Amino acid sequence: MQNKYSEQTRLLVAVDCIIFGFDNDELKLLLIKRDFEPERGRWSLMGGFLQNDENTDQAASRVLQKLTGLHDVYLEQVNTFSNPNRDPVERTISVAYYALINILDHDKELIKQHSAEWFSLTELPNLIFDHEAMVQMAMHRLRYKASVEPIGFELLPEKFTMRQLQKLYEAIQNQEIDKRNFIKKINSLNVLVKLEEKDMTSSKKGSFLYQFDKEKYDASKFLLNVGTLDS
Amino acid sequence: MQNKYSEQTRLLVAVDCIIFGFDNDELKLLLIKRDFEPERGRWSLMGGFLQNDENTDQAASRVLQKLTGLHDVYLEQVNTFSNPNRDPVERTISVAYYALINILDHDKELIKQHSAEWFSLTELPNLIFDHEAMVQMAMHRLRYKASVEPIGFELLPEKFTMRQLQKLYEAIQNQEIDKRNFIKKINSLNVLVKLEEKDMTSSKKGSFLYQFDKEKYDASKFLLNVGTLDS
DNA sequence: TTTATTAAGTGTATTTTATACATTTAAAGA
DNA sequence: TCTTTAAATGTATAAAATACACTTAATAAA
Repeated sequence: MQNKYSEQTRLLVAVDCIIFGFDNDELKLLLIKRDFEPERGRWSLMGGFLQNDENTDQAASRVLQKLTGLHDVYLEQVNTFSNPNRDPVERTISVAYYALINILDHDKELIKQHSAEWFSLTELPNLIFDHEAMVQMAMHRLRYKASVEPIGFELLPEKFTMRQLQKLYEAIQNQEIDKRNFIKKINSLNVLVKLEEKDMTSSKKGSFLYQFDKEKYDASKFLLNVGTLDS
Repeated sequence: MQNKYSEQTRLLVAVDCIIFGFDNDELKLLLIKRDFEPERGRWSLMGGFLQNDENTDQAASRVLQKLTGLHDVYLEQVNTFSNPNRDPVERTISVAYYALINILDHDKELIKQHSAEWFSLTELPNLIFDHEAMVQMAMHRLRYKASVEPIGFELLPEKFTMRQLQKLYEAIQNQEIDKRNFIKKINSLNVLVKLEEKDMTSSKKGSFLYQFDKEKYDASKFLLNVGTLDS
């Protein structure tokens, strides 16, 4: 930082949140319909300006809570976007974060207030500014992260079936996985506890529910390199 | 971004560069000794404020060129640091980038002007502000990147020996690699061209020099998962 | 000219991990 | 009791990672 502080331009700094949820075997994004200028009426990521007493992690957390009512959510910084004209009103740089939430947990009332909606990743509307680039990058980071840590569980309810977990990974990696190989791999990670309980909604036979073993889960660092193919 | 623009605080935005070089079988960082306030006389990353007509990628590139004289350098955004008190003079958020340069290429004169020096990663001095956290994060990213793309070549001279390449990877991963397995792996990637020429400085026998095949190199996406152990 | 020294160069066997693939089972509903 | 549906399960093959030690080329010293 070679130049004197006093001569420099000050800028607006914002955060934007790419909010991932998983529902109906699909990855989804929570988007808001802007009821304010600029770009009123168009779809965008939820965002907010950085405040004086917080860092961007905290800002992202606050913004997320404002929309979903949730705290202690998994959040990870993705990238900072800074093209001079990315915001037409005034130069604003934005730090993008992605969040993973259990789609059933959020506060429906708040969502309604913000005219927010869940969109399937495969059917996203056009987004304002550079928000589509943000989503792209978040998706890449999520893919990477899910291959290195058992991050995916953040997106599932507390109890879930093997098939749900598999579908989640399939959605994240955007490829089909053989179910026998998947189960083999997951079991070798030793982060799941099989419950007595069954989920009876998906089939007549019912399928066993699992929880993750919090301690092992937190400790684990793994490479989930689930291959191609088959059902 | 729900709040009106006009009510928001504007902030200083800077970039800081973690500049990696490779020399003498070691990874090194180029640091500057500050001859300006605050923290005059202490070691820090090279940085600079974001200007009106550039994005942070361009700012990092400019800052890097100012210190090294180099352009078209490999640069990658690492993370944005934003704690309210990270800069004691005035709130400044900083976007950290890491750069990979061939340590022989830089402009010695410019380095001298900035009182900059190369430090072995294992013997870094204390750094100002949150610069040590920046270095840590850059190191992690470099490790990851090097395992996924043949990024390491950016740090070597145009012609290099297998052993140099191996030492580079050992420095990045901070672990020893078996040389036979390493060569096997590298050859399977098919990004190198073996030259007739030998480097005679390292041994009596001399060792063959290699170049990378630019096209194959650019095209390749690989997982270099070089194991543990041995000489 | 012989011998010693030094790092370069090379190949194989073993283990681990990833992949491909099909049948049986449990429960409900007809 | 028969049909339907998704759940559950195991093995053989292929690919990748790992462990490991001797020979070679050149120079320098005796």
